Amino acid sequence: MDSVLFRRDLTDSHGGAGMLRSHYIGDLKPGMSGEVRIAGWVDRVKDVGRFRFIWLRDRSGICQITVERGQGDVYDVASSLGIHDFVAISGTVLEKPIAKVGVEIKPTRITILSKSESPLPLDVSGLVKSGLATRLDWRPIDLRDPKNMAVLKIQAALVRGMQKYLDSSGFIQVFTPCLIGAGSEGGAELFEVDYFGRRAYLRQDPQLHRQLLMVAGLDKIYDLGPSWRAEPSHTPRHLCEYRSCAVELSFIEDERDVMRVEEELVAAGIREVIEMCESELRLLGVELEAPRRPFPVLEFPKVYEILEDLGKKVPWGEDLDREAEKLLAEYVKENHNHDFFFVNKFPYKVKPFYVMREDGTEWARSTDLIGGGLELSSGGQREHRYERIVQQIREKGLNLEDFKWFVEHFRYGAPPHGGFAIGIERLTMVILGLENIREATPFPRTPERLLP
RNA sequence: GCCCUGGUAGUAUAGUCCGGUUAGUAUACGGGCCUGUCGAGCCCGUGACCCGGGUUCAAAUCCCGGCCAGGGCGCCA
Repeated sequence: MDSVLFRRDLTDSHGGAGMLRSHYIGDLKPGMSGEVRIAGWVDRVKDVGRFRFIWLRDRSGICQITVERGQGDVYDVASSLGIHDFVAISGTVLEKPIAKVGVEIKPTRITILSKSESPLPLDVSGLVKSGLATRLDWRPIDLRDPKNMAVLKIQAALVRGMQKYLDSSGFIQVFTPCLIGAGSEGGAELFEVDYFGRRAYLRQDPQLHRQLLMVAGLDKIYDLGPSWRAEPSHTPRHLCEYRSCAVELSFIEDERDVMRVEEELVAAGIREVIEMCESELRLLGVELEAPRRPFPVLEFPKVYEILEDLGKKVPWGEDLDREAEKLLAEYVKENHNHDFFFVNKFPYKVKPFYVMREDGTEWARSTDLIGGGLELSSGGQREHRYERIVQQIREKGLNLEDFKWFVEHFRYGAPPHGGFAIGIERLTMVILGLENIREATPFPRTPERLLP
């Protein structure tokens, strides 16, 4: 199946009068009767002998327009076309197996609606790949490349699949605030905003507000939205602004209920991509498989032993570093043949105050999802008992006053609950094997880049 | 926040160590040839040393600062 949703949801069947086109280019089939009208960007022009070939592209595909010398005005207009001009064309669809692009159009009229200057400021031939910086400076043109656009189409399907799963499983979509009055953990890495003369911040995670909605009794929710990190990270896997699919659910037995939802969510997103984005995946040369469930789970303190066997010494009670993360991913791939896995029972001392501690131990019911060797989410069971939360805030050396707005609500009956937030761009990056997360978002925000 | 590497035509690069010819190549772009191109091919042409300061007879090249880019670590999604 081709990527129907990307076309038919907008097919111009609703009239046509006044619309520039009667068809998406990708929907053209040999043998279509009568005249079709298409519009798009000139992808390529080539003169050979008495022919002038023009490739026309819209988001659905590419077709070839062939004009012969002697076609009068049409040939003249065709001769003046340049790369990336935006044009509307009327013509008939011919069956020409000789045209590798697919179908061929014999035009009766060509109208130039917008000329493109040339040469373009980045490579569009595909022969001399422009650097990422140049591409991002000229992102709208960069995204005209079907491969680059495919990433965004796939991401849309991924999120849609996840939403379908959540909606059909009784999760309620909510929108929690992006502007907050205080961080979730003290917050050195928050962007500050002037809020009518008061200090406000862009959220780094919708975490605490989701928990308050559990206190409210919404029971199962998700929040799809942006988060910001003011960390000046220069890596291929960090953005200062990213989106997450943040899920929270109550009435759980323990953190394992959370992990079950999370792995189903990821699998559902990937299944949607496989089903709906066959041509986009082919374009990117990605062979995607729905991950087997359940995902493998590694638990602390066993993780230390595994790492030591792999020749990596992580001191007892310490967090995983980047190398450890990658080693564990290799270990899981080798022993479980899986690209995704959970790490559970992180040391309590390296996790924030709101996590639930496993009774009488130094471990927390705190889980990370790792995919493709990269941390995709953090989550687990949260502490829902008022006294414990207060105690843990003290243990972490935080100022209780700063968290009163959150904690006080737990004095009036809170259900056991847990959740997680999956980074959308990171998940996209991992399933497509992208080298840089900036390719997984149309207009990335990094420490130096704020435009376009 | 720390560390490493880089910035040369529209794009992507060679040249930089070891200062000194007309700054080379590919691609894009413009012109020409070619009776079906599809990374077509062939010929001709236009076009560049990030910014500021310093050293020197002389700087793309060496030194300092800035800005930007890519990456590693930290932190995280």
